[in-house]
Amino acid sequence: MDSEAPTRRPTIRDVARLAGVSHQTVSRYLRSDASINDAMRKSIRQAIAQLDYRPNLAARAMRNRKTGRLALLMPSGTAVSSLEMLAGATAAAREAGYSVEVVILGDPMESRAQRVLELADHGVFEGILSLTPLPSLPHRATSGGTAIVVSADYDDQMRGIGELADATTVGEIIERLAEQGHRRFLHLAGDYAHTSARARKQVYLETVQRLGLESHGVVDCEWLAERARRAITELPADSGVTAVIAANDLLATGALRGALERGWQVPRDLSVTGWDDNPLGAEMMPSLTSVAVDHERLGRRAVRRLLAVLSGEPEPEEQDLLTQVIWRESTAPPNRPLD
Amino acid sequence: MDSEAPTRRPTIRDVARLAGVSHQTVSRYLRSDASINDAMRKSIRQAIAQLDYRPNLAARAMRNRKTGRLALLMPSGTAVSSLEMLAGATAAAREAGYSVEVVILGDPMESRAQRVLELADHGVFEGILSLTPLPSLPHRATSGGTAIVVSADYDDQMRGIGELADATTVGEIIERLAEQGHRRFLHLAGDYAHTSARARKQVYLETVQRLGLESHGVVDCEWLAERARRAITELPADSGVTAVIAANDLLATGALRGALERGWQVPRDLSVTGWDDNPLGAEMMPSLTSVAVDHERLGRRAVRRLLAVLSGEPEPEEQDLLTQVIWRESTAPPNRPLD
DNA sequence: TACAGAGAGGTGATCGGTCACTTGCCGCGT
DNA sequence: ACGCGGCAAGTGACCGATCACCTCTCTGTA
Repeated sequence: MDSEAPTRRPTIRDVARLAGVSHQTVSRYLRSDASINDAMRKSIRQAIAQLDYRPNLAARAMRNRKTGRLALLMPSGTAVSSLEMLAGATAAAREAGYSVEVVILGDPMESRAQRVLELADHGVFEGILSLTPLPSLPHRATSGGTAIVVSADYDDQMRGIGELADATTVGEIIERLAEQGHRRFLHLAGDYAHTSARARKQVYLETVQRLGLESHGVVDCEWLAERARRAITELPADSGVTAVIAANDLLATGALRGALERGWQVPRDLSVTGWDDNPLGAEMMPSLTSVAVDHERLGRRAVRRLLAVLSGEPEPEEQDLLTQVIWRESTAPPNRPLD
Repeated sequence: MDSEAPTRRPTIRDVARLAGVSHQTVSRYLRSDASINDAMRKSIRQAIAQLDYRPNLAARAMRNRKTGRLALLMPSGTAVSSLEMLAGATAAAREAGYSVEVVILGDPMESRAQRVLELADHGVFEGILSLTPLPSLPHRATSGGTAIVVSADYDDQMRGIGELADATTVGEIIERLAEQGHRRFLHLAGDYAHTSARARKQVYLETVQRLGLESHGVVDCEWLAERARRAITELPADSGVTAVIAANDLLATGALRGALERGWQVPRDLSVTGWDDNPLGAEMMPSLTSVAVDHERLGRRAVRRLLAVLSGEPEPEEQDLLTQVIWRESTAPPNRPLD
């Protein structure tokens, strides 16, 4: 034989010998093939326990041409909620018997699609789930036998937009504020390269129109707090705006700062809403009304979509809302006379 | 090129046949064995390109008994900086030819070690890197041939403490504030279950003593902003505290709120510092002095340690500081008379 | 001329499972 | 008695790489 140092793990044949059966029978046992005698089943089980046998997944993968591995592509920037999505995704994959490998994609957009096709051709992964947009790649594709699902529901900041579904929450916010008496709004938009920014802007405009309200306008802030601050400080004194819908908490915070600089009190003189439910927002003065997103379930959902594609089933249509408005101090009925 | 359905991928032997050599020569070529004639090398290269051949990693893994896979264990909670660490870790692993699989560990501490040993016995992973503490598991271990490195430098909130090294930044903060004239401090501590909370408290106490300053005390806030707020509102009027060192940005925000409720202005009446450099902190009013940690490099470093263990080398001793204080509006020389 | 030694390349075994096919046994209908 | 079908279990090939070992050729030296 060979040197004893690395104690070779027992194989299916070792188990078979000990149990007094053929290796094939052990294989059948492992794959829980029904046609095995109970007595045999028992002795195999004992042999396995005695040898502390564990199947060699590499060998199995080779023969089966199945790796049980999924690749999960994530954007490189800091996205607060990514870990939650990751947790949801790995949990869902795990439950389905897959393991998840994380690949962080760098910034140059062009090289991304390239890298993805490499990964696909690589052949190691049965499926690839991208949580970040991939230009020039369809929503759902297959390359060299590997399924690729681009979950365009999420952009680089991990803000979900599920077919615009969750951006509808913007509508919910505006409706509530309108009920409280707000009539004239301002939207601080994010970077339009992000689907979520576009979606929120769109729903903002639609809702204002649908409810017969007024919009002072939309300011392109590109996720920059400074822009949001200036948008407020440069607001004409007679603009009549009483509520600001910011595309995320950072812009909302900038807006708060702008208001304070003008001597306005929030929410008395201006209501402000954010998005993301940043933990700090809950403690700020005033605390920030925001939108909490259930990223864990978004992650699960994305994996389920990929698994559906893998098994050839139609993609599940789950559209329950995973967002929730958290009302806090930064919003209230308008007190400033509408003059 | 290929069009029919399951087009079996070309193997090393297909390449060999096309190039007119033996399969072994191709294998040598793939492993860049030196002893190959240039002419052959060229025809093999051509054959590979023509067939679009790609080595089957499962087969290679089986023969080599090497999987090239590492497991990365992460805590389940939301940790803002985790994705950066993950990015650093995957990048470092990738550069060394490994792929990284993410495993999210649930909360029950007891079951964690259990799960880890399962993963190790599983045999799929060559190494396991835990970014979360594992009770009853040594800092560095080996089980069934798989190396396990517990990077206890990071706790469940992903706050680095590298042998307390980065907590020394607390000392840096206090020194600077002392230079500005602060004499009496207060520390708002996090949950002591977290190494980082303990480390920051310890360095706080040491530094105050070392510099001959005064501490009004340490308040156990357990990462709860409400506790931090109350710590400030309940501060005796004559406490003489002019600077608050909070263990993270959330506690710092709570402290700010407490100060405002008392009618104190920050930083005129009280200086406050945080930790984590939450993006919102930079935009708050006042903006928050905080500590930025280079999580990306922390991730790389952790993987390097694991790889060192795998290859039997001594662990590298890298101790350059990966933290940096970001001074903002919430800190300034004390203006309140010390009376 | 003979022979050793190095370098290039080939042959077959092997890793640890699963698949395809075969064998042995039993029961049942004719 | 015979044949057939169904079920449990065994035999050997196979997945696609790499390793160990062998062969052949060329060169240099005694």
